[in-house]
Amino acid sequence: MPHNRKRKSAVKITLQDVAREIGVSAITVSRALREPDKVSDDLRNHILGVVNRMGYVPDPHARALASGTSTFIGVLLPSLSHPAISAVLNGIEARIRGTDYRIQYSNSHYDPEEEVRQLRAFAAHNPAGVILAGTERLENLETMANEAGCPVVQTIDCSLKMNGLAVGINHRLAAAAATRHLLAQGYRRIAMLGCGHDIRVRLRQSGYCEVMQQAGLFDEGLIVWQDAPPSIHLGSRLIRRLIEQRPDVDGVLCHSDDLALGVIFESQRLGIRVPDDFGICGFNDLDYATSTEPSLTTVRVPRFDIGYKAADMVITLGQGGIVQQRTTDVGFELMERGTTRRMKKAASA
Amino acid sequence: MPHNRKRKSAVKITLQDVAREIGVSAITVSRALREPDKVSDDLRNHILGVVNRMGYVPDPHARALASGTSTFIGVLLPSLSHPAISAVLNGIEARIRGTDYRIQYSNSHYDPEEEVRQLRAFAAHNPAGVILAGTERLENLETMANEAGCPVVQTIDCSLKMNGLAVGINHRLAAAAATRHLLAQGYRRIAMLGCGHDIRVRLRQSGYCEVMQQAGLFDEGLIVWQDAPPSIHLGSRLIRRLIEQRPDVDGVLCHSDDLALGVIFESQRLGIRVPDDFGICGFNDLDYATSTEPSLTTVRVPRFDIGYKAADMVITLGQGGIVQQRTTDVGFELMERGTTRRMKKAASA
DNA sequence: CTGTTAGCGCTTTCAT
DNA sequence: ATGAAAGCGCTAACAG
Repeated sequence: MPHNRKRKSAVKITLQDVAREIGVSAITVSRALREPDKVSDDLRNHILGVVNRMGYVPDPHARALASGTSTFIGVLLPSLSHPAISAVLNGIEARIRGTDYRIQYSNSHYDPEEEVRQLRAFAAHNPAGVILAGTERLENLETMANEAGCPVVQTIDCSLKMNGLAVGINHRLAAAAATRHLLAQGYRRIAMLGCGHDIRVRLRQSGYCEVMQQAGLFDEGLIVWQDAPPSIHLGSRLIRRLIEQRPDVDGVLCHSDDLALGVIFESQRLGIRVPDDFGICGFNDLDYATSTEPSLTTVRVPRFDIGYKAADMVITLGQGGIVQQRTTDVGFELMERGTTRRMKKAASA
Repeated sequence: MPHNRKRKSAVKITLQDVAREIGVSAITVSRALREPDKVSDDLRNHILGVVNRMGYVPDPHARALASGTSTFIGVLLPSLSHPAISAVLNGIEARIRGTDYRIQYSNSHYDPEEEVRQLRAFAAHNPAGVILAGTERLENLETMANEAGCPVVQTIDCSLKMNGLAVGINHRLAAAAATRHLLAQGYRRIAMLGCGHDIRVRLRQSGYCEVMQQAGLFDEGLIVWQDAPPSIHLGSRLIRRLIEQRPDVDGVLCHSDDLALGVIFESQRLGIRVPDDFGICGFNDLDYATSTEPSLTTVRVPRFDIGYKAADMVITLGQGGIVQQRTTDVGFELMERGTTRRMKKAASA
């Protein structure tokens, strides 16, 4: 006699119920669902029909407990407030749609301690895999990743020699390309605006420094960094400060489009002509980059693809597949737009 | 003799292991962890120490299976690409920090079918609760919510008479307040820009219509709507189209700040003076609203609080607590800024 | 306050 | 190709 257990309102239909209804054993139904080949065609079709009719849904917890694996994918982000980061989640989500995988989401708020704690929490859930979209302390994570007992994919930078799986771009090269573009457009006193602790900032800065040094134009004073999340407001503040200290600055590479947009607004307020007297390059190619006035030159990073491919790795490995490339470079693209489209370039230095 | 099962690399420590180590029964350790009062102080402290030392982490799946409840909170969002929505997630996440609850995240992409499917998937996981941040078809959801066997909190609108839990604002009143503000600033031919299927659009539109009708200024042609996600670009496009059709339009209430920002940029391009000749009001009070040029008048919606309180309801109910207010109005605030700060107001109609 | 027993729903292993 | 038995790790229910 079925009786409501716990606080479940709807009566729960179990594998047993379905099996009894059909007159087979539970394991056969289970197999029909998971290993179709191992059940004869007729029986399988019959079973699938009854499963549907009865509205049976497997209990993921029982499954996880019995099999030692689950269909959870842990996703650890450093923030959600940033569109560039949520785009990765969108990609993950796109890959997962239509499968039984589910996203278990967690936010480290750029806190290394929290990152490790969350990764540990994930591990306790026997996840199918974990995707990391940002991290402060790679060393610890590598150790933990090895102990996690499941694939761990980092999506920070594809050049990072982590002993694991990675999908991303090479941020150093991307920043270098952006800096070269600014130089090619005739800007000389090019600043770099950065923020946050993310490894990416460091990598991009090194790309910028490299190119500026090669050009003989490096000036440490042109590097502005603040420990804060990226925001439009921060961009305005940082550029104002910089212009006070280095009035001759004539271009800027920003760590993110948000900062760049802040710079655009501040330029409007200060009456600085963009791109004629001042060049601006962002990073990420967010939605609004084509809509700003002038439109924003920036580095397109295929965030969505990154998420998609990271999830794909997890799923492939989970199904016993083999991932040929443990490290995938999805590439970046420099989007040359209005904020650096200067007609009369300065005479070459 | 412990042997590695499945693909777990680290040997899993179980309740049994801890119990054996101490010389008590498993249930006592379990109780020390969950119901501290039921275990003597000395024993409990000892147990907790050993638990820590051995690095024992309870298996959530086993827990869920045995108890019929879990510490998962299902969060169903219609999108992630929108900052206003991710802010709700941030709030949820803030409430959850430090607890054992985990977020199981899902995205409906504004698709009603998908919403129902996802809600069903959640239900199979015995979640502690489900939080809905947007929905297209309330009717279905209500039924499902009742069958979910766990608290379901909607965060769409606090005035909605759903037979359940709700946290939010009254969107009709908010839009009405914004429209009244535009009128008070002397704008007369005020348009409404909307997009998407979200119930909120309809509610806000009705607030706008109400006020415009009362003022005797209603004109259906001033309502522009498009079935698309909100974006800056869309704002630009819609306002351009509207100005072609109704050149005398002198103000606009936008369904979101994104649209409003697009209007700002388009005004710059068209040489329209804001706020002198044209007033703009957004919705949500996103980060950048204070940074735009001019700064953006908008309706602040405490998204973070909404998420926080929704999660709080779930947790309270999950712990056997009682939620006195099944419906919570967190209130809105009209942020009067530059885009409607007109010095010389038109003579009153 | 502590222990015993049973079982959550499913999958594994080993038979047939 | 199908089934029986056992058990995943934990908690509920009932003792004592």
